[in-house]
Amino acid sequence: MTDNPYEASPERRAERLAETAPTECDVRVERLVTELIGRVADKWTMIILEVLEEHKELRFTELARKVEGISQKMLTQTLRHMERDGMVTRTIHPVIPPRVDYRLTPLGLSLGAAFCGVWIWAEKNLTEVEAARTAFDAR
Amino acid sequence: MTDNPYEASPERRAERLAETAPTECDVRVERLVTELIGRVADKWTMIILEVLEEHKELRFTELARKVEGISQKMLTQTLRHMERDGMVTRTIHPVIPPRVDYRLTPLGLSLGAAFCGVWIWAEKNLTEVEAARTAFDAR
DNA sequence: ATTTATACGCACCAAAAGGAGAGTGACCCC
DNA sequence: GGGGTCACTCTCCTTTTGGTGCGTATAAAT
Repeated sequence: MTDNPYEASPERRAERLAETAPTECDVRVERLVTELIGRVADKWTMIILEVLEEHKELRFTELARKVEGISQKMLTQTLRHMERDGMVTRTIHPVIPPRVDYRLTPLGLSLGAAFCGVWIWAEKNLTEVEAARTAFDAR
Repeated sequence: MTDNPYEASPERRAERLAETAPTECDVRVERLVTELIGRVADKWTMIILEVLEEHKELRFTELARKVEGISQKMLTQTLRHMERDGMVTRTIHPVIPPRVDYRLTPLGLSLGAAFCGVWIWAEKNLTEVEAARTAFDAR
């Protein structure tokens, strides 16, 4: 149970690898991981990931419709970031009017899988969180 | 493989439950889940979760030191949100100078576990993401 | 008497995120 | 020749986020 990776913090995991106190290198890696998570774990990225998981390939306006609530600007921006990070491929068809298709890379798919735990958690614990909130607010 | 919950989107999961097209209720739940994730999946929450997983119980300044980079304001704010959502308990010892202990609830622990997949993903795919970035920037 | 320590709350300000809407280029349809 | 389509980009504006520093209560230590 102590060896279940799902119950270990990154420090713990790093320690198991190094079997020493955290070195300078560990700290650097951890900082990078934290930064990566900060970039990757935003609302729109998660939702776009989900939508693209469901429909293998979508063009810009299709995505805009499916994501619901996202502005054009945010959609473009998020897709660019995802492309830069290697999560999606962007294929431009040189036709008129323009046509651009987005689809997940294997890396993007794997991130979607990693986030799935969080979605499931949210679904499962939604009512508990709401109960905690009303209890908290009742004071 | 198709039945692996880690590879299904929330729509898919909802569909399996309902066996129909998404109803009004499904949409409402999904919206709530999305909102919950938006609140819960921010940088500081994730990091505080990790730190509190490692050290069972910490007081305010201990947390401030361990989290590194967080401002007092953000620490207070994030902890309050986490408390409201039922992730942490806040026990005030009426002594002087004041002493307040924070520890994770079972709910908080379970969220930590849910996020662990993302941490592991980030650790594992860090170099691939960096490679994708430099490749992208090289144009 | 002054300093120190703790866990904040509050007020002010700077920076960043994000929305709305207009513009663009190239072609097809009427 | 005017309008429509698509995938944007650009500009302006508002909202949100987050940092800094000050204030506070209280007792022990110096």
